[in-house]
Amino acid sequence: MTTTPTPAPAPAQTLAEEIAEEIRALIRSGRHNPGDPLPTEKELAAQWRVSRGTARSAYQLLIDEGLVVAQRSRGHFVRSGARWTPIMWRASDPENNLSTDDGPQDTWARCVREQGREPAEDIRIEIVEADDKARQHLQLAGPVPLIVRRRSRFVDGAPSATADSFYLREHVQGTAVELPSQVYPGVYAVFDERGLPWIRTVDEVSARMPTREEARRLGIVGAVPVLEVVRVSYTDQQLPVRMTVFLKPGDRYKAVFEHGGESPR
Amino acid sequence: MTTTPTPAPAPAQTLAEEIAEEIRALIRSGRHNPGDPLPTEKELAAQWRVSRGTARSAYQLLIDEGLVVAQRSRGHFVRSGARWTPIMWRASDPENNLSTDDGPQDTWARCVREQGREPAEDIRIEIVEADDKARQHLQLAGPVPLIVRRRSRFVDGAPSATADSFYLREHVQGTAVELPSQVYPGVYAVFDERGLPWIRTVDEVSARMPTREEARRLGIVGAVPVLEVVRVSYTDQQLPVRMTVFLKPGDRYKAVFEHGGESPR
DNA sequence: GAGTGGTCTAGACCACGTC
DNA sequence: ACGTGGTCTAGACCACTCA
Repeated sequence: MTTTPTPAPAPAQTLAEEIAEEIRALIRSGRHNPGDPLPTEKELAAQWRVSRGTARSAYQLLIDEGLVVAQRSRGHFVRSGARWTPIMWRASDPENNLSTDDGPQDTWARCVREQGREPAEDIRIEIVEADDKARQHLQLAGPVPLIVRRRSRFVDGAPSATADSFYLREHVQGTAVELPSQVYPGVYAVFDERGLPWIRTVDEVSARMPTREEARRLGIVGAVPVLEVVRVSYTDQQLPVRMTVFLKPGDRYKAVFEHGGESPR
Repeated sequence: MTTTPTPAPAPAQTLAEEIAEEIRALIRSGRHNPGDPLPTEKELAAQWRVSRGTARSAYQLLIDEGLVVAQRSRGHFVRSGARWTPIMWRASDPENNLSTDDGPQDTWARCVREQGREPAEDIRIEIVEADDKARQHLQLAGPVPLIVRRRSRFVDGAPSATADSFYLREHVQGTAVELPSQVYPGVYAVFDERGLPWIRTVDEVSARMPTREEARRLGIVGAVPVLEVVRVSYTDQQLPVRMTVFLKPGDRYKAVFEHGGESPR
């Protein structure tokens, strides 16, 4: 294969892009398999008679695409598991579990398990002042302390999603909701008992780039956006009693919403 | 309870991040206003006694965040219009308009107009072979020709979203659906007349980076992801009669899904 | 201790917009 | 003609991993 003698007529392709293109082809064709080590930056620079910075730029392009991962002091590797089937999260399934039959498994855990993978959860409880977002969605006037259940979720042992739920203290004080463990049979049962069952849910869905901290918590590498779902649950009095912020890496999740099914108005 | 293995020993902030942080603060505080020119790379490098590459890296961080835009040969500028209120798209509103009272306005146009902005639409009709995605969602066996209504949507004159609907030829042949103009009172009425009203909708929502072509069509600048909604409409016989792919820039839209409201099962 | 990626430096040339 | 950002070079030091 002859490389072009660089007449550089029209393509306007940079050197780094050209190098990235060749590595991309090697990966897609199967010459490099997931987990395989790739040439070091120095080797790549030598092969292409290019400076290390340019070789680095080429790798950065592939990292942003999610094809390659860099490991400090070890090298660059073809990313494994990059082409996993995304997890379908049936976001519109009702969250009003009352029976203890199927345990404290919420929709997320059920969806993960149904797809033959192993869900796990790490729960932390915090008390925070309501920020703007919480005040708006929970219709609070001033700075009110809220109970937060921060759940870091794992699939097959790897960080996979987060779900942070915000509650008014008066609604959950003295209940299992403010303990860092699973709630049996579910948080809905606690609210139902207190005469505050929610009957309506509004989800605001957006796509954005994660902050650095979020990327760390979600195990995101490369330029992968997150799907953010802000869910507010209302009682029949239109009282918002819970706000949950779900974060899912865009390359590993799809959210499924089903509607209609009832007769058209 | 296992605590995190990395308790964040030190911020380990790079020089470029430090510079970016200061510029970010200047923008947020209003010292730099949208459209304002920022220091040239050379100036920034001199101010911070840093190489031009490092100053460049700082700007690149802000560009990725969508706070700054670079214009070749001109300089860097505070991005304008970056802080527009996102358009709330009530994605779970029913699409079964039968009356001609409110015209051919679908949910998207209504949402845009309610928020005091001006929607417009550009419609192209194509006939394509069903690709994998279409075959899967429309439950097709082989390569079937499909009628596609490609709609490029504009808000206040600027490219803002796309919505491409795929139909079986046998369902829409000879109807207004295969003409590149608005359908009165709506596509639902056509299907209703033919005995194929849809009663159920399933949306698959994902977040991803746009392709180059999509970014162009949506007027996306910077590292902004898109919200993709693949909507399939089913008749009461569970027959999928339409697939629509919605693309919305993540920085300009939120999708709102409402569920529950009926009694819990 | 050798080698790696992460960061930074101080130069250079280019295409392009503005003056 | 000049200044800008976009790209590239050839070095350097560091923290870290691995043998």
